[in-house]
Amino acid sequence: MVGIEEVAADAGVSISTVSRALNRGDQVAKSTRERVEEAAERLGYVPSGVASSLASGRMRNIGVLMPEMDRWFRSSVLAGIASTLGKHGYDLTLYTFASSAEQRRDVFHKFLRRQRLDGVITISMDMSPDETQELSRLRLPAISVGGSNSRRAPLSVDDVSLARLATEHLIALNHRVIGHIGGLGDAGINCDVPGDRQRGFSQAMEAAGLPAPASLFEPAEFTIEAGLRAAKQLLGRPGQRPTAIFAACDEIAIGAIIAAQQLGYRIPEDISVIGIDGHELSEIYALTTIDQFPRRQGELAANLILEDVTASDRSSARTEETALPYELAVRGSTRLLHD
Amino acid sequence: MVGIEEVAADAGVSISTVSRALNRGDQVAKSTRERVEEAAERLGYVPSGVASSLASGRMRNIGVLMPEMDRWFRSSVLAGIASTLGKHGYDLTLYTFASSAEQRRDVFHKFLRRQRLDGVITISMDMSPDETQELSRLRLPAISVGGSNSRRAPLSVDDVSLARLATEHLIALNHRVIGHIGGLGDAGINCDVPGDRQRGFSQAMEAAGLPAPASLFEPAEFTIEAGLRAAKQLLGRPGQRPTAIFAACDEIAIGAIIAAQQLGYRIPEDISVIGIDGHELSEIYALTTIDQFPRRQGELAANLILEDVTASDRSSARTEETALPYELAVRGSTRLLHD
DNA sequence: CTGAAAGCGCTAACAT
DNA sequence: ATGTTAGCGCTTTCAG
Repeated sequence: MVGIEEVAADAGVSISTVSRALNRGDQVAKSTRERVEEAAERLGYVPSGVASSLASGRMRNIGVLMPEMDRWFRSSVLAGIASTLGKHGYDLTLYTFASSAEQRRDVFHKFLRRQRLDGVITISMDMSPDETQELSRLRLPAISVGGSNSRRAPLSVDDVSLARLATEHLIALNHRVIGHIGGLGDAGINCDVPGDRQRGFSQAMEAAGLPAPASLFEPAEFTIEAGLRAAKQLLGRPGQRPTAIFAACDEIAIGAIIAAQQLGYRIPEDISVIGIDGHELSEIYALTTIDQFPRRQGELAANLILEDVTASDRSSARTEETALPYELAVRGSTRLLHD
Repeated sequence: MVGIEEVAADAGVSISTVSRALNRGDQVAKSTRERVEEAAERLGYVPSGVASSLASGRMRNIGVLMPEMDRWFRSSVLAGIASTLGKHGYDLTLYTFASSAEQRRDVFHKFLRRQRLDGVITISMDMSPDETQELSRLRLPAISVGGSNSRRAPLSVDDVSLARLATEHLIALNHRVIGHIGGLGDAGINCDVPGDRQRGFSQAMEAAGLPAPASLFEPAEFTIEAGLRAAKQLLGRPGQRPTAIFAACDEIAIGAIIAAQQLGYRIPEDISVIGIDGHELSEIYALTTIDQFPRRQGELAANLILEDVTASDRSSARTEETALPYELAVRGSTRLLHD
């Protein structure tokens, strides 16, 4: 591997000039800089990451913390982050917790303390007070995506509003008996997004003067499979059958559509279904949903963390929430109910 | 941040003893080691990653290269890698190419040259000669998952055999008119897995003396959406209708099932469908498939690269292919054809 | 505008 | 078994 000395020798300057020319470009005569750049290019010189990090204190590396990538939302956010960081010359170090408490502890108490990171992005993570404190002690810029409970510059849509909007869409289509599937999340992850969405549902129903009895709610985690099972429960149960279902996320909604079809219901003739997220499969199922552009959320998060990292004045750490765009995408799974 | 000197002072030893006690443990009196460990633990000391990397040449960091995470197979492999590396105290640096040739070039010519990695795992990537050469020059252990063309210790199932097995399953069920959907892949990724699977299909058909006319093949990329469209073509086309479909992957198979249902066909009464991969959705669709345990492939790849990295004798770099397990999972989407 | 020199925080010979 | 010392390859004052 060619080092800075060879470049210096080739360009006929000292190593400090090479460093300056390549890193800042200022305070270097244009002609010198060009000579250095040419030499570096020709020799294929790339500064050693660890050496320059040790000397400068900058790591050019952002850590991403998330609980498994098994949900489409999370891997979409990750993709957005990866692409943006790469564009800016930053590495992305990925930490996931395969539901192992020990691994999770290690990440916070070992990996993050190795001082390899300039900043941290967390995706749909509920952090314990202990973890939050750990993160603070590191004095690293941090920002969280997907969820709304963190005290460190959360970046998230207002899940309550989102759920209210979805429910109101159904109400506006004349539906009066509306079921909800969702509400379940693992401890330590997802920032009570399920709870927020359930609350949004309740609020909208109440505001419209509609009842939301327990019989019209079925708990489910955020997967297609759980949605499938829950919808069968909801639709198979004796008693009042809903004319519409608000699913807490698109995975659940898709599961519900499959379940309904298996039971012989037609969508949307017999039952309307709406979800939240903008899942890649939603188009195939003609699912009406609220798109929240997760990939763009990742890009935004990456850009914000880079801003924080490069901000000379460190006190300016963002602390307010950033409102994120979302958009009702009306497709074929919801329709007007004629009474 | 507490450094090695503070630990040394606290334990009443020199910094080199601290380093030894924590890193290797050998050549240190047991009592001393315990005192050092206790001090380190109490002070919350974690060695600076960059400093120890610079001094030792070990990065404790593996790079993972892959073309976007938009396929289930790839993110499953990644999850397996992440979990295994974490368990062994290694960081995982993620590089993706969002179909941008420039970004891809940067990864090979800038990021990888920063000497931050101990090894590289590539997931379903076709590397150009230029890229392969770049990788060789780095003299890093490398291993590739998903695909079979790399010359560096590929780790993959034999896709031709896999496809033959799938096709033979259909033939064994009396099917004679079998369609194939697949064969399409982006340039630079996927190592011609689509091609291999198509060849496996042709081989099996030929071996059984069955015709495989062009009208029974429909090209598609590896997504549900593409499978949906392709299946509609295949089934809507005038001429002989297949009684069974071999889809090159589960996403395509699921798309085909949805398409068939939309056209009014029943699965498996009217049409049998088989896929490959073991996708998480395959159970929901009762899809018969060949599971290739991608998560375990990731775990295996990680373990192998760690072996290579820690192998004292560097010449022992693995070069032979490792055969991977796969398993026919018969579910409800295929059935015997009664003539 | 450029060069010399002092680290960055640790590991690894080399001594003892 | 432990301490001393010389780097690892850069960045960044500090002088010129």
